[in-house]
This record gives sequence, structure tokens and C-alpha cells, in this order.
Amino acid sequence: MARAGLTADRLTQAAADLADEVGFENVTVSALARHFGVKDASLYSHIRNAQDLRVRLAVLALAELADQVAEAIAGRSGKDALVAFANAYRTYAREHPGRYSATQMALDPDTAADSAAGKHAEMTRALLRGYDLWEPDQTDAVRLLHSTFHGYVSLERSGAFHSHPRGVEASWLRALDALDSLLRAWPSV
Amino acid sequence: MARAGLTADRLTQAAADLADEVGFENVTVSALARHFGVKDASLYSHIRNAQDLRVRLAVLALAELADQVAEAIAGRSGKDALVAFANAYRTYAREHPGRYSATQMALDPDTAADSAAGKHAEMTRALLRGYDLWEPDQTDAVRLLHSTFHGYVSLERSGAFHSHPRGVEASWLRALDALDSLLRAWPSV
DNA sequence: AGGCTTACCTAGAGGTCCTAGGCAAATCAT
DNA sequence: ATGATTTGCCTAGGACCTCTAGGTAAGCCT
Repeated sequence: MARAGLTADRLTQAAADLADEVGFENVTVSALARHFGVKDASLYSHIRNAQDLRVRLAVLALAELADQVAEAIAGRSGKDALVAFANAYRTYAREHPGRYSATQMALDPDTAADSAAGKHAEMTRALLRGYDLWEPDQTDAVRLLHSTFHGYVSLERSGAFHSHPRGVEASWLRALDALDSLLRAWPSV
Repeated sequence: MARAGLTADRLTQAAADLADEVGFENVTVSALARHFGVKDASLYSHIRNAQDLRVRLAVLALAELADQVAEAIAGRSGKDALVAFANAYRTYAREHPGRYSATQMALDPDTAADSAAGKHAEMTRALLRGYDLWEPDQTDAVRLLHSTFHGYVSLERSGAFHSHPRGVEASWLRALDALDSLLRAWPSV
């Protein structure tokens, strides 16, 4: 009997693909085992439990997202960087719905620290270098930007914007214009 | 044997309380049946299935949230209304975590139309009357505000802001200041 | 009081999660 | 190469959740 050659990493990768196909909440240990043609009990020597699998998936997705964003803003600054950041974020969420859902998981502080969660804030800070912002305004702006991007993507996914004809794309661009102008005028807010 | 007197509405109410106690994802038909001291099979004459129960819960929460917000902005305008809206939204999410999670469910378009989902946008429009905004800027602004509120609340709940000492409350107030100033200056953005 | 509706029941099938313990494949030692 | 060790995947099985089918009894209606 040939072995399937499972490892925690391969399981996590497959779980991520599965999440994008069937939705994050449908990522189950059983489904993953079926995908590899093994019994579900066989996975428990690689992952502690179903929650552990989801956490690993979340960490993977956070790292991927951070990479995409980092690549997007490399060599840009000011509004260029803002738009690149925002579009990379939104694109990742659209192309990888299951993975993006995973990034919304509540991680315990230790796991979050180990993950790329901190990298997001760091990159947002880098992007703010093009604007004239210093602490504590920088932190406030980081939170506002992150909230807005996440909120927009999240509502877009839930279909909250479908009720109105105005193009979601046009609104998005306008929101980026607004945020840019807000950041430039921030000190006087 | 006395009857428990179950109805779909009572089940939904109890499910909402349960959600706030143990989390939306832990709202199960079995747990709800235990709460009423009946067998789980007994609930299926009132609700179609577990998903149906969650949808009812989502619709309930959306209506409650809309009511809270409507009450908050009644008689206010401009920044007063903006702050009242935002605080009511955030307060509901903090006091009713399970219900708020339910509001994030993806509802099919028909259900969404029946629910109070449209009321949100309508109220946000009412609040914008204090600012000098007309279509399509109004829709863009509604989407930006909704996204930001939802995003902030959502990230706050996921613990994304805990990594930095700057008070979440102070950042929130600053965000509201920024949004107010953004709305006032919108036409020139 | 008898009949009808309906609220709740039991029984049971199928799925997911997870533990305990077993066997065999791969790896290592001699 | 062969025996010993490790480890990957197995079977068995318990606990819980979802949902259907069909039964019994409580409460309402005349």
C-alpha cells in the first residue's frame, strides 16, 4: 500500500485550495481526507484538530496576502502606493475568497504575533511615508485604511452593494480618491 | 406532558441570545432544542433546517441593528448624526457579538430585499442630508461609510488592533473626525 | 364528547470530529 | 542484507449534529 505522503504543510495548502472552491466554513477534516484518498483519522497525526487546521490556513493566507501587497507597493509612494495596496488587497480577496475568509479568523495573540498579521500594519506604515503623518496619527490612519479596505471587500462579498445600480468599481475608485485626499489633509482634520 | 409552546419567532429569539453567549457558529439546532428542553427533531416543524434558522437570526439582527441606528440618528444632523450612527453601529456589534456575526451572513438577494438590509443604506442617506452630497457621490459616500464602520468593528473584534498600544477608542474618534471632514470636503475630492 | 389539527415524541440513517490501538512501510544500525 | 525502530496510515468506535418518517397525545373546534 503506497503512502500518500502527507505533511502539515501539504494539508494546509490543500485546505486553502479547498477553501477557495467550497468556502472556508466547508473546509472539514473529512473533506480534506477524501481529497487525499485517506481516512479522516489519518490526518490527526499531522494536525491537532479541525481548529488547528483552520488556524494554519489562516496563517498561510495572511502570509500570502502580505506578500501580494508587499510586491504591489514596492517602488511606489503616495497615491500610487495607496492604490496599489488597495487593489492588491481587494484582488486577493476576490481571487481567493476562501483564503480571504480565513484571514478574518480570530487568532489568539501568540499565533497572530507569529503570523504575518504585524506585517500588514508595517506595510501600511511604509505606504504612509509618502504622506506627512507621524504618531499617533499614523496608527489612526493605518487603522482607518485597513478598516475601509476590509470593510469594502467584506461588504462587496456579502452582496450588500448589489441593491444599487451605481458601479461598485466606480465607487471603489472614488473611495481611493477620497482616502488619498484625506491622508494629504490629515493634520488639519 | 406540557408543551413548550415553540414558534419560529421564539426559536429565532432564543437563537439570537444563544449566539451572543456562545458565538454565531455554535448556534446549533441541538443546542437550541436543549435550551427548550425538547428533542432536536421537534424543531424541524418550525424551521426548515439549520441554515434556515441562521438566516432568520440574521434577518432579526439586521432589523434590530437598523432600529438602533434609526433611533440614534433621529433628530440629529451633520457630524452629530454621523457620530451617533457610528457609535450605535459599533455599540450593537460590541454588545451583541453573536447577532452581529449573523448580520455578516451572505443572504440570497430575495431574503436580503425582505430584510432590513436596504434600510441601512436609506438611513445612511438620511444622515448625509446634513452634508452637501448628491448622486452619485451619495452612493459612493454611503458605501465608504458603511465599509469603514463595518471594517473597523470587524477588525476590532478579530483582535487586529491589539498589537499596538494606541487606544482603539481614540483611533475610533479620530476616524469619525476624519470621515466628517471628508464628507464636508467631498465635492472637491 | 368526538374529531381534527398540530406539537412533540421515538427511531434511525448519515455525516463530522476525534481517540485508542494495530499493522506495515520506510528508515536506520549493524 | 537483515533486524530494529520509527512513523504513516489503518480499523474500530464513541460522541455530537442534521434531518426524515412515522407515531402519540395535547389542545381546539363543533
